[in-house]
Formats: sequence, structure tokens, C-alpha cells
Amino acid sequence: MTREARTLGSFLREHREALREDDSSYSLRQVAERVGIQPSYLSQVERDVAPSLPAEETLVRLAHELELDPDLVLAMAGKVSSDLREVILQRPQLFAELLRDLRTLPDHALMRLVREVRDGDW
Amino acid sequence: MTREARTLGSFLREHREALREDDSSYSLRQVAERVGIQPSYLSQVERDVAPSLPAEETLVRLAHELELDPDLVLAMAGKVSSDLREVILQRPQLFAELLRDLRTLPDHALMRLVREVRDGDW
DNA sequence: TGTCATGTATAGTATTTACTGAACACTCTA
DNA sequence: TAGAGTGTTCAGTAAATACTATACATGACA
Repeated sequence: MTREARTLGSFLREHREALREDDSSYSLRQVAERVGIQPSYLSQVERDVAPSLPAEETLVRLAHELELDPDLVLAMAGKVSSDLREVILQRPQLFAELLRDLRTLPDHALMRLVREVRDGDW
Repeated sequence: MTREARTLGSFLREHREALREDDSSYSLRQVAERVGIQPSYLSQVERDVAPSLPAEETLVRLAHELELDPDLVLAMAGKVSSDLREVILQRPQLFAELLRDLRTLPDHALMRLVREVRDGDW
């Protein structure tokens, strides 16, 4: 279950440090290198003091590196995955109406809808 | 019915000129003034040669001015309305799954789903 | 024939975004 | 006690974004 980690930075740091308990290669510097950014920047990001949030591609690489759901990590940075954006842009009016109607639907009802759509009841 | 206007610029120009047939106040200059941008910029936008697309707020004001659906105008500029983004960001994983499942659903099935959700069957 | 409104061309600009790079302080350990 | 690895500080920067401002050319029309 995902805990309540209010900010992107604390969330990332928390998960990196959890991974590091079993694997010392999850130091800030090594993760930064594997992700392809400067340690200084990752340090700022993890402390929520970066002058700007990482780009979508960077966040996705970070998510994979830390075994996190990219959609969740992107959301904590206030971003929506570009492939989801594409889905909406193909039929903006239909999806706009649908999303606005689903906005207030409780989680359990939304999950049921997802399940039925997935099962091909649509 | 909305015609096939491939680009944002031609779409906007087409609709402005349609409105102008009945109302001479829909000149490029006057629309630009009411929307709050320079005529030079609107001219570029309508000819698809602007160095950058208008911001979301500007597009929404333009859409209202030209009596167009803001979601459609935004989509033609490759943008998703920020209120829709908010809806997704509240429950990113649920909506990510739902949208990816709905991506290939034919229009008529999607419309049926929208209708049933609206009717409170969910 | 002046002036008014129209659309257009082009250069410039303020702000935001997404980082980099060099240096610094600390700990551990060989 | 030198070296390696750790995280952090902070100034700087390249590119993109969203425009503005000024000037220009054209046609209507009084």
C-alpha cells in the first residue's frame, strides 16, 4: 500500500532509502548517474527545493529506477503522462464530459467502472 | 456539425470570418482587443505562424469570443484544460488505467458510457 | 485625397523550465 | 591520514514559452 508522502521529494527520498537498505547502489549519487542527471539536482528534488521540477522523461526514468508507478510520480509533480494526454486530445469533448462527470464519483465506483470497462462490458 | 479544420489557425480564422458575416465587429483587430492580445499575434496564430501557441487562458478567452468549445480549441493547440488535469491528478492511477482502456473504444461506445455515467448508473 | 480600419511583417523581451558545474563539508576505512 | 564516497550549496545557463511594439501596405469611403 502506498503511504501518505505529501511531497514528491520526500516520496522519492523515502523510496530510495528503502531500496538502499538491501542495496547500497541506491545512493543519491549513483541513482542520479543511472537516471542521467546531476547529483546536485536530485538532491534538490528530493528536498523539494529544486528551482523547477524534473521533466516528464526524467521523472519516468526516476520512477523506473525506484520501482515506482510513473503515473503516480508524474502526478506528484503535477504532470499527466503524455500518452494519456494524447488519448484525451483525440476526442477532447467526449473525454472532457466523461472526466468532469467522474470527478466526484467515489473511488469504489470508479474502480468498478474501470473493472467493467477492462472486462469488455463496453 | 464541426467541419474538418486541420489546424488551430485555420479553424479560428474560419469561425471568426463566419461570425463577421453578421457582425462587422469580428475583425481580427477588434477580436484581438476584446481577447486582450495584440492583433499582430492573433494574425500569426490564425495563419499558424506564431512562434508559440497562445496560453491556455488566452485560448479559452478566444474560444468564448468565437463561440467555440474551449476543450476543442485547447485540444487543437495540444493542450488539456487544467481542470481536467486536476481531475486526473487527484486519482492518477485509476484514471490512467481507465483512459488507456478507453483509448481504442469506438466513439459510439464511448458516448454510451458517457451517457450512462451522466444518468447516474454509476 | 486624406484618414480610417484592415491585416501583416519582424524584431525584441520577460518569464519559466530544466537543468549543469564547481566547490564544499562530512564520514568511513584501508 | 589520504582517499573515496556521501550529500549539499549556489550561481549560472540554454531553450522554450507567450507574448509586445513598431512599422508597414492595402482598400474603402467621405
